[in-house]
Amino acid sequence: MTARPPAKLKPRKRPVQARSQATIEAIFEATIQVLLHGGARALTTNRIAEKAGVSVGTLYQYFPGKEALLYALVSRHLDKASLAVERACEAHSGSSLADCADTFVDAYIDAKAGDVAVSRALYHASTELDMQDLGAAMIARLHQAVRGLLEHVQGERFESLDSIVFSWVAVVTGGTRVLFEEDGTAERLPAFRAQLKLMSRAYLDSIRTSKPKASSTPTSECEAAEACRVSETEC
Amino acid sequence: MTARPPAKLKPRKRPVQARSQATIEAIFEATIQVLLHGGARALTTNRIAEKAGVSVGTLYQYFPGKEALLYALVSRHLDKASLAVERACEAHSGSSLADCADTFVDAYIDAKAGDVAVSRALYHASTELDMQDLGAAMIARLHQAVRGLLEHVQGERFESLDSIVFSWVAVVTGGTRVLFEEDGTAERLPAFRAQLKLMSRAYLDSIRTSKPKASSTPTSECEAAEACRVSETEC
Amino acid sequence: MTARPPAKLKPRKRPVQARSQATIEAIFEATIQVLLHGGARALTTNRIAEKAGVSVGTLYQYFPGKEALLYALVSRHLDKASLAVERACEAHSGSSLADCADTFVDAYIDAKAGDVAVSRALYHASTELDMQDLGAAMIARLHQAVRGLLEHVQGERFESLDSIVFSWVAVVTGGTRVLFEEDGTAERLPAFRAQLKLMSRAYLDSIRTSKPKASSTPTSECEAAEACRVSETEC
Amino acid sequence: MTARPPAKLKPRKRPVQARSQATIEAIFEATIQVLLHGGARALTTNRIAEKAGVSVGTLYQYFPGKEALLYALVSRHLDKASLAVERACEAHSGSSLADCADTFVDAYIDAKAGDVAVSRALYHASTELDMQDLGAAMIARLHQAVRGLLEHVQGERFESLDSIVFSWVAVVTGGTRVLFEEDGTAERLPAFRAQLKLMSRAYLDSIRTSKPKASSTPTSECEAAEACRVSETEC
DNA sequence: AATGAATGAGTCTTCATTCAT
DNA sequence: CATGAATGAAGACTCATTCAT
Repeated sequence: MTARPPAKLKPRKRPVQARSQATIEAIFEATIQVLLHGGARALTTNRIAEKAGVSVGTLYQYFPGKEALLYALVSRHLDKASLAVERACEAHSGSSLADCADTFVDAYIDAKAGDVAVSRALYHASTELDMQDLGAAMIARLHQAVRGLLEHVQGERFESLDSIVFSWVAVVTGGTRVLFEEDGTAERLPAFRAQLKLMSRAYLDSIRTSKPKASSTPTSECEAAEACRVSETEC
Repeated sequence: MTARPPAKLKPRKRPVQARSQATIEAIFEATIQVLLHGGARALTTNRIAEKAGVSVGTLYQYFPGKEALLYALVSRHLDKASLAVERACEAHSGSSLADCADTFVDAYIDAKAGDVAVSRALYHASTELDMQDLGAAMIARLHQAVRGLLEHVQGERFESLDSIVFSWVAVVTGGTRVLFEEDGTAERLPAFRAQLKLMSRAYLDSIRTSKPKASSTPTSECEAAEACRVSETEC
Repeated sequence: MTARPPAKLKPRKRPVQARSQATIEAIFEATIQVLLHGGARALTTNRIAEKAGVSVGTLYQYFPGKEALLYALVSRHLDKASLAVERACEAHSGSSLADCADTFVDAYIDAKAGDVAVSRALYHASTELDMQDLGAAMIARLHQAVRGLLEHVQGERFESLDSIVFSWVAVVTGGTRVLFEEDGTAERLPAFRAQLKLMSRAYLDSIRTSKPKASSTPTSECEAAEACRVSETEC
Repeated sequence: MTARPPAKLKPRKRPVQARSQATIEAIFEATIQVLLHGGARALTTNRIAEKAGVSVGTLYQYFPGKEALLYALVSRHLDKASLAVERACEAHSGSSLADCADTFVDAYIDAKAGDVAVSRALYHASTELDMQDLGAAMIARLHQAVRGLLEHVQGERFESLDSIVFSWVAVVTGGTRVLFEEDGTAERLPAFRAQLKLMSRAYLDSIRTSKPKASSTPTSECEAAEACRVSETEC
């Protein structure tokens, strides 16, 4: 379920011909390059066209405006990432809880880690625009995928799945974003990934309704259980 | 440890007189209002001045430029939030693990929840600028505070505290940001807060080195333990 | 040897097409008109563009800024004048001393007299800017040309040619400038020209190392006397 | 005969009190300092006031505007220089032709050389303003003084004195200005001064109506030769 | 008299967008 | 279809000048 381009952001032409497709690709690539090199401030249509080796006029032949171009670009990126996560989630449907936790964490980080710089650049650029719907659409797809994942965890059930899904996705995506904005992203990435898995496992484990092994221990008055109550109260 | 304004972002005048102080406050307030109403695109110095009821010239008497104004504003906000978290962490030094987890989560969310709209607006506005040092400074303060908190958790010790602190802070701040960017922040906030606490407790509990009660159970080969090994391998 | 535009003063576009060339010419002409009409105070980019019949944007497409425009304009003018003087000096290489004196004086005054008003206007305008290198470059060219002239005066030699060249050039250019700044330039020009020739002849004659004829002829038919007649004729 | 301040350029207050006089002096000095330090671009009333240690308001208490301030300052400078030249010319009334030539050259250069930087700065600053009358007034005074000088040269008479005076003054003042605008003014000054004297002597000698000694003496100890020696000594 | 905060018209400059060629 | 010259509204910032305190 991809977001529908709101009115003025719809691309102008269908790239039927191969040449057109190549032009569009060049424009996309140029946009990223300019963004990477000079930041959002330097992102002008003229510069993009120049970098792409076409004239401004050509750019406007394919996109009704700068925003539409950015919209399409961001859309493509988010789409790719969303798809990757969806695939991974589907592939691991029915796995163990720990495996599911790892699956989402890995899939999301991998999807984003491919081009940290580009992600960050696009994020900054999109800030100026009105593309919250795009972000929302991606979040929605992630929710859907994660919900599917958790619904089929081997032998587990979760209550108030909505909150769980929302929070987990928020934490994974938000945490990753913080990591990517930080200096030294590359060095920190492995440790962060590991901790995020630990956290996800511990979290999901602590909130599962059925507790096969834990039930054998009388120490069920663990921190997690207490926390559960808190949660129920507050929700 | 606040970040030092880098050269061109230093305020111009010391507001010695009461009138000046009021003017500056009006400018700050107007900036927020404009940001809230029209977004980053509409944030022009002329509009700010008009909303503040002063002339542009006055604005430029106190700030060398638009960026400096935003810098000061963001700085103030982050400062306030950082301080709140620091205070809370110090106040709960020596508490139980669960209490510590809750402390940070509550402190951070409360610090931000006070003015969600403002936070979001400022965040978007600051994107255009070069204020990564400000964000970094705040992150550093949070790290410091959280590290202090975890070092004095009653009867617990953590290894590789660096990664833990970084990851936890990233997850809490990033997750909160995602929540605040979403539509329907208000409705989701209570559930998210609860889940975040659960997650934090479960996470910290699962990675603590000493496990007083858990040691009594032979079922210590829990998920968390396994996760620990994973963490050690991957780091 | 023209001065190289220092970084920010380099023109932006090469006027490849005829239309562009015409536009640039219009901008130059408009600049001069505005300068002539309103002085340096009235010289704003908007006014120039308006007078040129183009939009400001167009102006900025060819010049990176107001200073660059002025730089190019002044450069062009000085270039033309320098070239005229150089040509004249070369054409009279090997002439008599009196002829050489007249040559430089005439060449310089003629080069400047063509558009007194423009020269004055440009001079005033350039004052605000950092174009000392342009002036220096022209002076250097004049020095070179005059030195060549004096080195090949028929049957004469000069010592400490450096000081002589510098002083003579300074006096001719400076004196002419004073004349052009004065009210009633036109009426005064012929007399000034004659006196400047007299002065130059007398000066060069008095400092030549070899004095072939002066010693042999007791008659007063010296250069000065001849020059006097010239002066009387021209006045 | 000093130029009368045209309307809006008249100083506002009579500096009757000593304190006022000191304030004005401070403002003048500050103006020069700012001009020297930052050029005409940096010359703002606020900066002047700050440098002078007074408030802008005070500045406007003594001068009706920025132009008036500059006008007064330039006026003072030109006045001083004019006076110096007038005194020197009067003192040498009745001297020999060579002495008269030297007198004016030395007097003018000395008057300007005292503060080359200030002269240059003031000249640049005055360009923006409408102070041609000031310059004209000074020129007029110089003309008057030089005319008096030449009218009483021992045993000489000049015809068409107007043109002679105008040209000689133009050449001396203009040449000196060129020298002062050049880099390396200081090093070039002595040689230039000597050459300017040589030129002036040769010029005046060549145009004198009566030539008493030149015909009677076959020796080459003409004025020019003497001047040559001077030049060699001074260089 | 002195102060200095406030003013606001006026500058330079940018950049998304159009359209004649 | 492509081009790129032209557009002009809009924004950041300056600075001479005023006036309430």
